Amino acid sequence: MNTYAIDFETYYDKETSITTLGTWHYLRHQSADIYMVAIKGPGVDFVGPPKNAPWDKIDGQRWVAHNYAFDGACVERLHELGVMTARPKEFFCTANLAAYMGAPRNLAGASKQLLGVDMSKDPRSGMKGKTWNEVKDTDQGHAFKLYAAKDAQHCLELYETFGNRMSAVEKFLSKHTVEAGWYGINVNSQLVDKGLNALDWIRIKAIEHMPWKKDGDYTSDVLSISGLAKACREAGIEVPPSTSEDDPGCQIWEDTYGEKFPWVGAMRDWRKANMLLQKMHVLDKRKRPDGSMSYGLKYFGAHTGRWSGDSKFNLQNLPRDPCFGVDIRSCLVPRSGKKFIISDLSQIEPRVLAWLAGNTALLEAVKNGYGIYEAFAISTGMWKGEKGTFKKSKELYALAKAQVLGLGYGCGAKKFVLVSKLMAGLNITEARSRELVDDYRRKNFKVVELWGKLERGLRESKGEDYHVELPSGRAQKYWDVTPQMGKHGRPDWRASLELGGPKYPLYGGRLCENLVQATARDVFAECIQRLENQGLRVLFHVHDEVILEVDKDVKCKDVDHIMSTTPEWLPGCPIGSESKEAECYEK
DNA sequence: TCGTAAGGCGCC
DNA sequence: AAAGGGCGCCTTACGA
Repeated sequence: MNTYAIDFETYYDKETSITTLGTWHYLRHQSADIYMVAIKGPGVDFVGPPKNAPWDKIDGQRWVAHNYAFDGACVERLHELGVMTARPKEFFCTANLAAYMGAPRNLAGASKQLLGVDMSKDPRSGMKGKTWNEVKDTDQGHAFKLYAAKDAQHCLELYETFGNRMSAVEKFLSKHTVEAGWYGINVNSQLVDKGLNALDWIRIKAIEHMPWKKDGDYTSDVLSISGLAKACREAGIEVPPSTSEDDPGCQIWEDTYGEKFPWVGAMRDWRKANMLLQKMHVLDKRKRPDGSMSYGLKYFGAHTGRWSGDSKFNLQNLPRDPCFGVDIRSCLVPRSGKKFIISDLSQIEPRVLAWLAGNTALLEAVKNGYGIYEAFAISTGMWKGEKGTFKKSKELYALAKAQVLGLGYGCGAKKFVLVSKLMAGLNITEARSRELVDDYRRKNFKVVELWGKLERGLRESKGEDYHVELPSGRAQKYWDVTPQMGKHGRPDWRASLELGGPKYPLYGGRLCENLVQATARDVFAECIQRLENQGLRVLFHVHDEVILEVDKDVKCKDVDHIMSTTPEWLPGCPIGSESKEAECYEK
């Protein structure tokens, strides 16, 4: 099989853009035009209009593109338009490959970091708002053709040089991520319409409480700090230090003045309603004729390998709870005749941490059916009792929960006061916090040793890259480790998380957190593959949660069985899941 | 008129 | 010595 790089060039302007419309609607927009394709590979070196391309020469071969999500969508569109009928045997995404390698996802950055070639400043930006007919016989047109050919060349080189670095499961996931996005999610339009109206009203009511707002203008200066400050001065009251819910200073301001001057609360209401409104708007605008909406998800969007959101509608941070009576998750529904099964891995990160640290006592307790906080309490000797009864010891339970969730990655006493409050509702003094932190570190010395081991590894990599091998065989990468003089004359250890990217201070706790997140991601990644291999459609996924769109006869226990499989590279680590059926996406 | 930084906030 | 981390996107502010 031969490999051919293909790169489409399309018309775009401010209105006609992927960010505004989403890829599907963009390619079907009135002014859309796929006017050029560059193809490079054995015996083919073509740049020109898609209708003239030598498709017959590359039919049934391997195609690679730098952004399968886009170029693959162009292929689909050209099929619809009857411009081409050729199809690849397989389609490989070099943007996903670049991300997997730890390089920038964009082609210029990837080529620079991985191939060492500097690309000239993006001639594509010069094409904004220009049709191909306008420029095709000009210098700009000729230059643009060369540029497109170069893009295809670099794409091909990326594949040829690094394509074999991805394991089978990673190749599968790269493809699956893109294609699941195209398949998309069915949308309940009636709920969306209702939500849009409700939220619009909330925004209007909120603005009525903002004296700095002029009548009739509902969109600008709503969150203006200077507007708020001016109003406060005119009312002869203090200006709040911030408008954040989490800022104690702001809370005091609200307690003092909030009732008489409900301004900060109104800003917060507006912000929350607006956030939801914008998302609902995307749901509305991106709906396809069949009632579904495609979505974007970035394979390897985070340096730990986790997926990240994309293109205005981020599936990974939809509010869990209804806000102003509007529940955005419930707008995502199964296609007719199907149902959702939502399944998530149970406490995957604490379990993985225990495995990595070699805390077999905790893992054994979990295997024997104890809950993770219970197991932690037993393994550290803070509690002993009947299975499943630990929750009754409310204070101890909250304590164990806070320690498990908050102290595995080096959190100190000061921070733990806040973290324990947030995670377990604890209310402790700093002195008590100090005790708890010390207690955790003493009893979980293996975790502390892991921090130390990772930090030593980092320091020993001075002047080089630091690759932490993951149990799966993949590696967590830190580029170009450099000590930098910090305060008090002690060095701050820094490295890039992305090849050629900015450097961040690193330390044992943080390296440990990355290692755990990356390992948990690998466990989850194999779940996705197993589910699909069993014919269960993974509609989308959120870090440790899959949303399956399946036939009505599929049972939760079958899903749990597939999810709860310990990878062969993580022997002895209990993997569990919780699944439920649903008629819409829900927490 | 643009791009970017910062504050704020949503999720795991 | 001590340090939770990983994202994306809304708005406003600000500078080129």
